[in-house]
Amino acid sequence: MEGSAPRRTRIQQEKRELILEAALEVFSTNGFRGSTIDQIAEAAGMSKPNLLYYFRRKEDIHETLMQRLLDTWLAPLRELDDIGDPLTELRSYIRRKLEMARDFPRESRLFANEILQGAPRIKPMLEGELKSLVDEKAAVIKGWMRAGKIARTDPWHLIFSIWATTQHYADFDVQVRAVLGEDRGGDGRFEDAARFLEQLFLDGLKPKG
Amino acid sequence: MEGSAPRRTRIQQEKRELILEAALEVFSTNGFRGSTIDQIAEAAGMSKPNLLYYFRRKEDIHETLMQRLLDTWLAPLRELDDIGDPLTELRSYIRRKLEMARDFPRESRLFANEILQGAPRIKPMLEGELKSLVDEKAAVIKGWMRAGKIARTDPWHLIFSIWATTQHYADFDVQVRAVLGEDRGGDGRFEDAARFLEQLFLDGLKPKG
DNA sequence: CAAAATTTTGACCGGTTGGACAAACGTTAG
DNA sequence: CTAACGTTTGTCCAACCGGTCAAAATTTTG
Repeated sequence: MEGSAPRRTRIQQEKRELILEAALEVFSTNGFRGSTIDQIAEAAGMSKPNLLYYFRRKEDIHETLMQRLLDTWLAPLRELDDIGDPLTELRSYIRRKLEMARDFPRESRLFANEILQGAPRIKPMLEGELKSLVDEKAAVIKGWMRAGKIARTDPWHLIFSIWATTQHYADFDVQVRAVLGEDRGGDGRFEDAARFLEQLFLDGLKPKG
Repeated sequence: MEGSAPRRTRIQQEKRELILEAALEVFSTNGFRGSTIDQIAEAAGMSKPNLLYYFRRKEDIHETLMQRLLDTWLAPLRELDDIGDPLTELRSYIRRKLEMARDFPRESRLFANEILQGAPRIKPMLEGELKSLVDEKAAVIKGWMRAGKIARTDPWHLIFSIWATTQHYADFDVQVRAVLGEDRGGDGRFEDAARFLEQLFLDGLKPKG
């Protein structure tokens, strides 16, 4: 026996992965209700009944996807640690989050879609697991403030602002590219963003001197 | 003659307003494809065929809503002006944007939904009107930097970061409230956010001295 | 009031969607 | 070979959805 997970053959493992990959693509661009099983099946290269053999219901796919997502999505925050220089620690958190926006934009959009629509499927997780994690890290940050290592401010809103600014480059990618135009909207935009965010979070906008 | 707008009776004016208000509610929480005409009709207190008498197609409602939205949505940025102190000017831009997130969260979410899904209906506007406006304001900001009034950084990404941090409180409201909990997630959260953002954008996180 | 114009409704339609199901197909072990 | 098991597919269905239409109800106008 290996826990309560249903026993699965090799083919089931592979096909389920295939479906989840396809579903991530479809759900993240069309939202849950905006996506059809047919779309996902086609993207996964199989027929609809075949897909339904691996996931009985559309919701099951979404739920599985969401559960996996949350682990990787919160990993950077989990890594935020009390060892090392606070400013460096925060800087690398911001960098990691920005890299995730660059490398996993579909995951970011899937998450954004869910939250935008009121988080009907993950609200308990937000109020439980997520809140605990953030509270814990907020305490760490507060310690840094008390020690005079970083400026005193609201740790929760600080975390929000890091989430907002970094995920913006995944969720609002179309707008970012449109506004930057062809010349500046290329691959370099993430490096520009990284430079800007580093400066913003460290020094703000007041002129030096 | 009053332009090319179709002539409308008093009832048409009122009912169209009613429908748009209902549609804003429905579209902003379910997205375009996730919303049905029946839902909007019910929210507006009328039958589906009756609604379709005022707007021939579902898309027409969304289009009308989007056109109105964009004007008010970009108003704060349009007001960003070269007169007055740059830091004050930016501070009040941030404040205005945050107030909009507080007072018009549905509009923010409607917009976010559209962008998230690739902005299929407003991409031309983003590449045209929006880009022009942002470029124009970026030039203003660049002037401030050259004059030594604010720190040198990337004006475009600065604008993005203001959008991201303020709209976050509308688009991710469920998450913000869940993480802050019952005690801190009340009405005061916008004032906390305003204080935090002011400090972030002006001074960053480096400790004083 | 009565005619004309506008508004509202019930019934209906074709297409789509999530999902069920049994039959067919393939694979593997004895 | 063949029985057992896992996989795939074609067909079908009921619910839903966007939209039409003609007729009824209401309001406006002369």
